[in-house]
Amino acid sequence: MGHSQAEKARNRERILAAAAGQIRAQGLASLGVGSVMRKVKLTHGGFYGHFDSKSDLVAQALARALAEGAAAGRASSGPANAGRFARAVRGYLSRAHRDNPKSGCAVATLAGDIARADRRSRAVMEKHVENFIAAIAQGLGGESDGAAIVALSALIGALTLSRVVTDRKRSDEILRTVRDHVLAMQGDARRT
Amino acid sequence: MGHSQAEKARNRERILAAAAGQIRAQGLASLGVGSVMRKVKLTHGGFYGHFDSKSDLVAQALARALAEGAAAGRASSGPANAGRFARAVRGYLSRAHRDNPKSGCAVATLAGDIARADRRSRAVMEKHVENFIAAIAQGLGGESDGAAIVALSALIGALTLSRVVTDRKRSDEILRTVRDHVLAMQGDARRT
DNA sequence: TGTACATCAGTGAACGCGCGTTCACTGATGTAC
DNA sequence: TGTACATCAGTGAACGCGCGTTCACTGATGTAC
Repeated sequence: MGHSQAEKARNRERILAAAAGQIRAQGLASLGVGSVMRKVKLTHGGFYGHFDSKSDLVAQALARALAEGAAAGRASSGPANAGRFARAVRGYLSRAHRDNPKSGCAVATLAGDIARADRRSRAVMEKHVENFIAAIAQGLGGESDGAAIVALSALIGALTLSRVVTDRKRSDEILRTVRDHVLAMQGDARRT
Repeated sequence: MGHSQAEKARNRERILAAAAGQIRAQGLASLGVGSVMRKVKLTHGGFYGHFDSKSDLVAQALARALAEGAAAGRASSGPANAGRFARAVRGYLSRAHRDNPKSGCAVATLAGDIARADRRSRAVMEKHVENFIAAIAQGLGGESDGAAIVALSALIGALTLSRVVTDRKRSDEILRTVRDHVLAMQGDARRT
C-alpha cells in the first residue's frame, strides 16, 4: 500500500469524484463521510487529511457536480454549428439522460435541494444557471434572454417530471412533448 | 392535560400537519420524529401511538403535503370562469409563492426529492402531476394535453429556479418571463 | 549510490451526539353497575 | 346520579445504531548526508 504524495492527490480526487456522483444520484443530504470513504476503499479516519469537514466536502462536491454536468452537456452536444442546439436539447430530454442522473445535469437534479439550502450554495448554482441561460440564448440565435429563461425552465421541469412519473410511456411523452416545443422555439426565434 | 379520544385524533392531525409543513419547507429527508413531536409540544414516546414508524409518517405527510398544495392552488385561483387560469398562473409564479414554499405547491418543492425516491412515493406524486396537467389543459381551453405538459414543466422549472437564484431582481425576472409565456400560450390556444 | 532519519498518508479504536424505537409507568378518560 | 374499575394517551428513561470527528499509531515515502 503506497502513501506517496502523488497518491494522496489521486485519492483526494477519487473522494471528490465519488462524492459528486453520490449527490447527483441521491441528493445533497445523502452524502456521508463513512460511505464515501468506503466507496473509494479507504478508511473514514483518513478523510480529514483531505477535507476540513463534511460540509467542506459537500460544498466542493456540489461545485464539482455542477461543473461535470455542464461539461457533459457541452460534450454531448458536439461542435458548435447550426445543429448543435437541437442536438443539445434532444440529448437533454433523452431517455438516457432521464435514466442516468449520476452523469447528467446537476442543475436539474439538485435544484430542489439547493432551493432550500444556504445562500452560498445557491450562489454557486446560480452561476451555472446563468451560464446555462446564456448558452441557450445563443442556441436560440441571439439576444433572446427571455426565451432562454422559458426554455431552461421547461427543460428542467420536464426532466424532473419525467423522473417522477413511473409510467414509462407517459414519461417518454413528457420528454418528447417538451423537446418538440423547445425545438420549435428555436424555429420561431430564427424566423423573427 | 387531557388525554381524551377526541384529543388523540386532534393530536394526530397536528403531528401530520407539522410533518407536511416540515417536508414542504425542508424536504423529505429533513423530517425527524423528535423534532416533529417537539413542534406540536408532545414527547417523542407518544409518537408510536399515532404512527407505525417514521417512514409511515413520511408517506402520509407526503400525501398530505401534495393534497394541501393542490387545495391551495385551487383556492387562490378563485371561481371557475374565464379569468381563473390567468389568476392561477399569476399566483403560481408570484413572489409570494416563491417565498413561501411551506404553504405552496408541493409538486414543485418535492419533485427533485421524489425523482430519486422509491416507486410508491413516485406513484403518489404522479397522480397529482396528472391532475395538474388535466387542470392546466382545461385552463388552456381544451384537449391540449401537450401544451399543458409544456406549461407545467415551465411552471415548475421556473418556480424552482426562482428559488435558487439569490439575486432578487433576476429571480423576479424569471417568474415574470415564464408567467407571460404561459399566459400567451392560453391566448394561442384560444385563437386556434 | 547507500544509509539514517523525519515526514506524513492512511489505519482503526474511541468520543459524544442525535436518531428511531421500546417500554414501564402515570393519571385522566370512559364505562359498568 | 354516583362510585369502582378498566382503558389508554401521553411521559420520559433507556436501547442500539450510525453519524461526524479526533487521535495515537504504522510503515512507506521522501530527504539529508
